[in-house]
Amino acid sequence: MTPDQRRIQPRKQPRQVRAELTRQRILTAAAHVFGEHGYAAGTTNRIAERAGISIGSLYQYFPNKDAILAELLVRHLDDGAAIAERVQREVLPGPIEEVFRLFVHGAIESHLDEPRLLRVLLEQAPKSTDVLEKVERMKTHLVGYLRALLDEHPEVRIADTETAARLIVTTAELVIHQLVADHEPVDTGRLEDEMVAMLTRYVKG
Amino acid sequence: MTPDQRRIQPRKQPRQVRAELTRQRILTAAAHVFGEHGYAAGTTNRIAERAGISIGSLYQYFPNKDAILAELLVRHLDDGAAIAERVQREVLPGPIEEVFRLFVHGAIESHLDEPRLLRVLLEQAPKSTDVLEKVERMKTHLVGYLRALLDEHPEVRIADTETAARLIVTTAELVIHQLVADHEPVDTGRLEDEMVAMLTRYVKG
DNA sequence: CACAATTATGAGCAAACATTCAGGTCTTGC
DNA sequence: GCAAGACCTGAATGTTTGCTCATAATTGTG
Repeated sequence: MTPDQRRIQPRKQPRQVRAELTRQRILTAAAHVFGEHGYAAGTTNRIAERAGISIGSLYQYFPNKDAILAELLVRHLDDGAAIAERVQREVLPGPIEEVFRLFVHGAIESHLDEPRLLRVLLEQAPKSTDVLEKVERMKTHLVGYLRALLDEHPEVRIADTETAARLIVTTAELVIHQLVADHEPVDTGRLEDEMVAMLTRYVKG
Repeated sequence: MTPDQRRIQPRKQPRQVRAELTRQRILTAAAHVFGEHGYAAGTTNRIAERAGISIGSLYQYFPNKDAILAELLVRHLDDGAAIAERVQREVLPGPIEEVFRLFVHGAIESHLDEPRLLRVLLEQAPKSTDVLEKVERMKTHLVGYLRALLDEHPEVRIADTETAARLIVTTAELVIHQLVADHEPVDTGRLEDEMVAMLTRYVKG
C-alpha cells in the first residue's frame, strides 16, 4: 500500500526442483488461507506459515500479496476459458438445453475444489487493472457468444437478447459461486438440474 | 474533578438534537465511503472527514468500525423485511407472475439508492454473529415462504421445490445486487421484466 | 450568570501488517 | 571437495489503521 512508485521486483525464475515445489506450496497455502480468512485477514505471514516456509521465501516468488491472489485468479479464469471453449466446439447445433447443461455442468465442476476461495477471488479481488480487464473481457465475450446463440437458435423466443444474455451469464456465475460455497451446500446435481431447467424454460418462453 | 465512571460505555446515548444530527452524518458518510472504497479501505478517519466531524466524535456514537457497517446492514435488512411483508399481504391469491413482479420490483427499488454500498454489505459482511444470524434467518424465512407458495400454487410445476426456492431467492438477491451496481448498469425496467419472465417461466414449466 | 452535563476535538498510541535485507543453508557443476 | 550461485531464513522496518484520552467548546438549567 505504499504510494510511491511501484518497484517492479521481478519474480524469481525457478531453476531448481525445490524452487518450483516452494512456489506450488505457496499457491496451495494461499488458496486455503484466502478461502478460510478472506483476502484482508489472509496475511502473507499466515500463508508462509501454512506453506511451511519463511516469509522471506514467499517474497522471492511473488512481488507482493496482490500478485498471489492475481495468479490464483488467472489460473481459475484460464480453467474456465478452457471449459468454455471446449463446450463451444462440442455442441453447437444441439438443442439449447444441451448447451446450457454443458455450460452449467462445467462451471459447477470447476468450482468444487476450493469453493470459498473462489468467492473471495470474485468478490474481494484487488483492483489490479490487468486482471480486472481480463475478467471483463471474458465476461463480455461470453455474453456476446450467448447473445448470438440466442439470436440464431430457433427454439429461443426472447425479445431483448442483450439483457437476457447478461442476465443468464450473471445468474449462472453468481449463483454457482454462492450456492456451492454455502454453509449448507446444495446437492450439486440438483442445482445443475434446476438451473438448466430455469434457463431453458426462460429462453423458450 | 468529578469521578466519572460512564466512560466505560462506548456508545453514547444522544440527548441533544445536534447529537442525533451527528449520528446521521456519520452513517451517511459511512454509506458513501464504504460504497466508494470497500470495507477495508473505508477507514474510520475517512468517514469522519467526509462527515465533517472529528474522529473522536465518531467513536462517541459507535464502539468500533464494525458497528457502523452493522447498523447500515440492519437498516437495509429492515427495509427489505418491510417490503417483503407488504408484498406478502398484498397479493396472496394472484397469479404467480404478479407475486414475482412485486418482489423483484421491491428488491430493485430498495437497491437504487446506494447500490455499491449494498454490494459491500453483502459481500464483505462483518463477522458479527448477531447480524449474520439475522441475514440467515431472513433468508431462511423467505425460502420457506416461497417454497410453501410453490407447493400450493396451481400454476407451478416443479418437483424439487426446496432447491427451486433456494435458487430463486439466491438468484434474485445476487443478480440484482450485481447488475444494479455494475459498471455499465442495466436498465432497471428491462432487468425487472426479464427477471420476472425468467422466474415465471421456470416455475410454470 | 454560574456551573454541570453533553458534545466535539485531534494529536498520538499500540497493534497489525506488508515488505526488506543481511546473512545463513543447500545444490549443482566441475 | 569446493566454489558459485540458487534458495531460504526471520528479526527488523516503516506504514497504515483502529481507537483513546486529555482537553476544549457548546448547550441546558436554576
